[in-house]
Amino acid sequence: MAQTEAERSRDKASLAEINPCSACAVRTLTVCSALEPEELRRLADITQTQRIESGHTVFGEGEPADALFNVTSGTVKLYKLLPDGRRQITGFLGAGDFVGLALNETYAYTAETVTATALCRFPRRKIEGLLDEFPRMQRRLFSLANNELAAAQDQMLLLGRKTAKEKICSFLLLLSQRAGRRGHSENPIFVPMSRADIADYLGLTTETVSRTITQLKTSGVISLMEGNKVRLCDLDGIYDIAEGC
Amino acid sequence: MAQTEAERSRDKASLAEINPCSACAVRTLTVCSALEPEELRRLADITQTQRIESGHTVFGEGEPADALFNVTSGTVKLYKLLPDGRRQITGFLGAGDFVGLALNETYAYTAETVTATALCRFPRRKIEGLLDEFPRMQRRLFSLANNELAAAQDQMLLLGRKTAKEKICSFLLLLSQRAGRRGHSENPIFVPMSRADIADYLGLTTETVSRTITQLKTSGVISLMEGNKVRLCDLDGIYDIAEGC
DNA sequence: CGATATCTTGAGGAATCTCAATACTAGTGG
DNA sequence: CCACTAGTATTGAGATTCCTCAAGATATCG
Repeated sequence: MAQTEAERSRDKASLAEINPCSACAVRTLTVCSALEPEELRRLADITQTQRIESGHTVFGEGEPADALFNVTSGTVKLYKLLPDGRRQITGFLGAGDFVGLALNETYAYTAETVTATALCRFPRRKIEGLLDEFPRMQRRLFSLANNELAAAQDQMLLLGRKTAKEKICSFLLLLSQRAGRRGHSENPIFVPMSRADIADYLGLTTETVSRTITQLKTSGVISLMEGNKVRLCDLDGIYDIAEGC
Repeated sequence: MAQTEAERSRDKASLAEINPCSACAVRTLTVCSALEPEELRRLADITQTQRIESGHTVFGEGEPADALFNVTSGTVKLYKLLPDGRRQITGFLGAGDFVGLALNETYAYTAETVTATALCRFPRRKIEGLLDEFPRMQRRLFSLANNELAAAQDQMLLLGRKTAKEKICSFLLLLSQRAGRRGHSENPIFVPMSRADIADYLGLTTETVSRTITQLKTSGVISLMEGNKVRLCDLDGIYDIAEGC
């Protein structure tokens, strides 16, 4: 029995060694879903895995774009800076998300870890070769790019036209929906990012984020819990606020 | 002589009839560049051309996404609305631009003409078939989606972190660069959109757009000309303002 | 040339920002 | 285990940008 388990464990480990991608926990979420075993094997051949502590840079804006990444755990933020230091976070990425779309010669933004993060790293040249070889992969990546684009358009509406309260509620709903998609808790949601990060994502200041959260807390639609968790007490109310109803 | 010209004209017309795409003036700008004659012919087979007057809707947010479009002349705006009517324009498209990226079941935004516009219409099912058949086309479309994504990220930085003056200057530079790419005048630039459209693109009000333009005019960095043209008198100055220097 | 829409300008107000002080939290070392 | 520190979050007061409302000027179109 103990032996069986040890064997099973060894088999899994050796399988992972031969093809870590086939044992990947987030495969269904990402570009790697819908790949055939052969494609997956080829992808595994070019994949390097990487662990990064929180608060570290994965790559910087303007650096040569040598690689793409897939987040397998943790949270990463992407941001652009103005010369005087004003910052706009263009997205938070979690397990299954792809980093490096907008494949250009240089990275158009900085990627920095919000929590400890595990990544798969794909050298760019090699993955471009695979894309030519496997249209299915390209198709999948194109589809991801389209989703990103739709999300970016939603974010433009938020940044250009929503009030602080609407922005915060939209943000909480986004986190909730994404947690659901990953099989995590949708309702007490885990919010790993700082007020400053939230502010730079929503086009606000930390003070306004803090005040608005206090206001939502006071009016009873959310409550703050231990460990950076937020309970969405009145989901319908939050939804109405987010949409400006 | 007159005969020769008539002949030439007739030949061109008949060529266009056989394969309008190969005679297309904006082909080099768009997804249709880098296609082989065979691919171009197949694309032409599924293409319908369409002319729309200014101020008309090409498609509406939420409608089934039956087709993609390529703008061949004129300007189109894409926008999303909040329930109370607040509007965010997510992009202005011109000759060579592709409409309908973010290929989902329904359109995520409304597309409306700003000026009289000519479009190529590609039924969605048919173009999806072509994409499977011709990886080159898919590659090209993927690359366009990536450019859009990079532009969307720039726009998020603008909406979230730039002042009204910086927004207007960024917008003028964007128009200038795009005009240049299309072989139009980069310096007295043609600005076909209304103040309200500019406002909804930049996350401002018409009044603020108007005031800011007046201010730029008064300080001598731009001047307004006949026919909705704007001269960028101090290009370096405009660039510095746009980047917040 | 009149009607209508668009643009500009003004005055006052509101949302959000800035600056500043205080409270909280988590990690560190005694 | 507690005190200390550094970072982060909250709260307050005042300033500022931009918005709202309103009126007048200009442009557009039949």
